[in-house]
Amino acid sequence: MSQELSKIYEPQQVESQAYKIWQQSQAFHPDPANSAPAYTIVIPPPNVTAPLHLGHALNNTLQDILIRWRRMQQRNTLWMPGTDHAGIATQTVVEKRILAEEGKKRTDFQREEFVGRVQQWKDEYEARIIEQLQRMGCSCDWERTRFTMDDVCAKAVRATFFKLFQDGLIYRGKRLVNWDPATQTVLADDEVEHETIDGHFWYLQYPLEKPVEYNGQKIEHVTVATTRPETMLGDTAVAISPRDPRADALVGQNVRLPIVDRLIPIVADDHVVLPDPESDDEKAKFSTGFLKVTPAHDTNDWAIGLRHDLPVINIMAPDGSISDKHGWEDCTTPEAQNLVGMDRFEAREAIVNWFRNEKLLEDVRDYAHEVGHSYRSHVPIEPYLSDQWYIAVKKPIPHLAEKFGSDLLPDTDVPANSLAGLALKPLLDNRLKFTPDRYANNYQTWLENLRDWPISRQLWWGHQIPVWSKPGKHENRCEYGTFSVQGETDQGPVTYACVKPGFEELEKAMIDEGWQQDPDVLDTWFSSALWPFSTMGWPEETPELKSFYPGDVLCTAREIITLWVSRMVMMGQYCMGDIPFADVFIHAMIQDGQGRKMSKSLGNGIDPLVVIDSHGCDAMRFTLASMTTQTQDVRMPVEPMKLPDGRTVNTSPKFDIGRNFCNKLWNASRFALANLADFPADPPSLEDLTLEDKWILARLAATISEVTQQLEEFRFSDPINQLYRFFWNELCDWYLELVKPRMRDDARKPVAQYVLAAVLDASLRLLHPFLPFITEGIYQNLNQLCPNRDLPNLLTLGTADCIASAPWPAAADSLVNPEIENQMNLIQSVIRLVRDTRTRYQIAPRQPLTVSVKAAPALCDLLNNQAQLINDITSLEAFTAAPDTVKPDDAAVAVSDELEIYIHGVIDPQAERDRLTQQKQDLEKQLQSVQAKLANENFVTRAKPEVVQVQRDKAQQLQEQLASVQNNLDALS
RNA sequence: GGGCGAUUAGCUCAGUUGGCUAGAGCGCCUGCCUUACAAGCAGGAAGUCACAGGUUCAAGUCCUGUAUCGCCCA
Repeated sequence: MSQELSKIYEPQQVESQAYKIWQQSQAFHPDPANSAPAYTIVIPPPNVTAPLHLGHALNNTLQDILIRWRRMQQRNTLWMPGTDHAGIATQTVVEKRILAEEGKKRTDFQREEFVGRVQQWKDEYEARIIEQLQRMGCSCDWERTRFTMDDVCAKAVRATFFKLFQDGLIYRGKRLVNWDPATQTVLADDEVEHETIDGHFWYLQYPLEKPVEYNGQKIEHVTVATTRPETMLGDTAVAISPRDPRADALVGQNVRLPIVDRLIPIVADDHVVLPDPESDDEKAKFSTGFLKVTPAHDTNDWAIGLRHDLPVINIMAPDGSISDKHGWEDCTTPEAQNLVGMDRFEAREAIVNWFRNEKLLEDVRDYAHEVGHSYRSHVPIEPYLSDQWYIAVKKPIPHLAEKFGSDLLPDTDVPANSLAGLALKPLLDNRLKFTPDRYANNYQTWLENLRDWPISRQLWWGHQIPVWSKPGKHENRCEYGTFSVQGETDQGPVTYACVKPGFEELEKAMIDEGWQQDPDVLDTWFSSALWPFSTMGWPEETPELKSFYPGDVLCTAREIITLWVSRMVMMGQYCMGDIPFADVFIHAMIQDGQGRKMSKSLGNGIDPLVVIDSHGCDAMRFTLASMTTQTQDVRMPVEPMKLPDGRTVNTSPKFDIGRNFCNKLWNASRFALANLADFPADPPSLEDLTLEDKWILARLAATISEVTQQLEEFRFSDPINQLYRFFWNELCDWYLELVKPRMRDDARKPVAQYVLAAVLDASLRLLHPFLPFITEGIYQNLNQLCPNRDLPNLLTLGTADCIASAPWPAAADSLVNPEIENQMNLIQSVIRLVRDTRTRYQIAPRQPLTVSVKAAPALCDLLNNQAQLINDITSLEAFTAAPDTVKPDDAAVAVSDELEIYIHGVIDPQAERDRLTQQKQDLEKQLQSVQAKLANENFVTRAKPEVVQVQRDKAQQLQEQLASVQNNLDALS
């Protein structure tokens, strides 16, 4: 580290040098054999889709704070880094790029070739992300970096899949899935985003096969209301509520479906809402009493179809266009044929027009409703009938009953030994804790209402499903590493065989025998769920697993609770027999100044690297940590900034706060180091510490215990703000100023040097988890100048080559000293009163003044003892304190609650009168409010005695102060 | 529709079991280049704690309701 310290803090140089020191020290690479208690965090692996944004900067800063703090506490600390392949997201961005740059579609490539292209993208972004994390100061164990699709993680995926398959928890099911027609894949429930859409209800008339009589009137048609008219092509019934008075006349009749000419029955079903135009219930308000039933294209209709054994007619191709090739066999009319090939929204329009032209469109009403959209492609989700692999989440797992129990968890249908139960139980048992704890509700509710998890995705980028199938019934070959089940397809019986990892030869042989591997890949969350142990080499019994699993904390954002946290707990329990972490810390989401999400489309995002380049990494971390309170959103005003290269980018004035603090830290340290040049090798006698020495040590001791306690509670804003106040407002504003005269006095210098060095060192250590770079830079200098900074019998810090592995300051409660703090407060108030008077009368800061004080004898002793200190810092030529001081005629007076202070030679009677009159009014107002309280019988008898006493003391003090002010006023007139 | 959060100074936010004359940073005003720091120093002004009820000796804090904004889940 450079000995030459610049006048302003220049982060670039310090940052790169500090990171080199850390990498050389191997401080981030724990040895599993180390006997110290372990502390483990696994990184929420960033997607390789895109570079990191400010949310990542926040997330990783908080993890690094925890990690660095625990490392300094000498825990055997592992922060496991890595990235996530993010199946659908990454495939989509790569497809888009190839289309834009080469005009080619995915299907223009062979699968392997395309995957190779995605792999290139991944390599590029993985490298960028890791570099970004390092620039953010993250102290991850880079030698253990993993990727969710690397060989180690892939093996864990295969092993887990096999285990689930063998336990009968994976099955093939035909279901309505959330289908994304744009990316042509199925999505899990939580990958669907609900948005409010201003749509319509179209009222379509379906003619009855035979008119019926009802209440003397002839009914010739029924009217159904729908928001998705195109699905009518797949209608297989019309439902009516059994409580509808028309039901008796209509149930059992047939309707002739327009366009298609299909005869479909009218059935009675409780799902149908009775019409009521006056109702507040939207459904009743818009209902006609008749519901078109399309089992293949609506989840509610699917259920109705099951109840009434209705045919299921799929009228769409996977791309969302109308098709007669996917299960629609009666597409025979010219009108219907016309629609084939149209996109679903085109078809919607065409069908509405058709009904309008045929005078069968009864009405169109505006209707705002929630529509599910793909979280990835953002197109509306289509409920779509398809074959998928599922994981049974509520099915009991017999061989886990002994360990986890088999009862239903209280008030749920979740068995303790089902996957959902494995995840839920630790929360109920208080072994898994959320901070803030309100998020536990999300987790609990989600697990209680969990449906089976569809895990297959129609993608090329991901872990290909390790199931091979062959038509017909075939033997199980467990002993060779497969486990198979019999299935049934439209083409007849089939055998599905899952192959264990490590049996590549067998896989080849099976392919030769005509087995085919399932072309689909696993949901990305499947591999993410294994992350806390796949990264450590499971299913091998590695030393890492032994030392570092279970981990300690997961630090993430709230939208991840259901997607990821729950599944990690589930799989941790299932594979490892224990939860992957005991604490889940959920941090806020960063919004812009107007409370909007930061997003690419709004252009309101802030690039962390821009902040690091312009303000320094520590400045960014300071600001992010100080914003991290218990709230769920934080706002960061966004402002444009012009870069030297001419580009305009986003930044935020909030980062100035961090930059300013770093600059202050830098300059205070520069001052300290300049004064430590001749640091004595042996500590001087510390018998005669001065008032300010004892005071700053007392404040340091309080800061150590508060900051440590707050970190234990996952508080980030509190400790950094506490440190800010300690360092700036106490150490810099007071201690450094008070110690300056001693630094010029050889006799008094060594003690001051030792105290200063020790306090600075301890401050750097407390700040290090938040501001790793600058503290390392200063610490290196400190180490060179004064290798041993312990204060014998007072403060033992210990030594280390770099601050990253230096011991965290131990509690120093013996230094806490309220008496000293009171004395210091008194000195400070005298100094402030003098300064205040100077400003008020516009006396130059350096003009020497004479000051006298009238106060109680004990206070006078203290003040006279510290007269030199007061003189030095307020440029006085004379200072005296005595109980019987008399105010000189030409003096300005200031009255505090403990003393009167006279600043000689300042004459402005009118200003004095005005000020004292104002003070008198303030005091009277306060006194009134206190006296009102004391006059209240109820307050005196019912409030706690100590609270009453405080008010009594206050009244007394106010009265005395008021009298002083009055006396001085009287003397003026 | 269910759940959660926010509403405190011009702006961004603290305010932990009720005891407050409601704090901080930025911004604003005044004076200072005081040999660590002008990204600084010393002072200062600025708030009906969203609204309406209630509990209590005492409410920014607890309860009920309303409004606005936002998030998560279906």
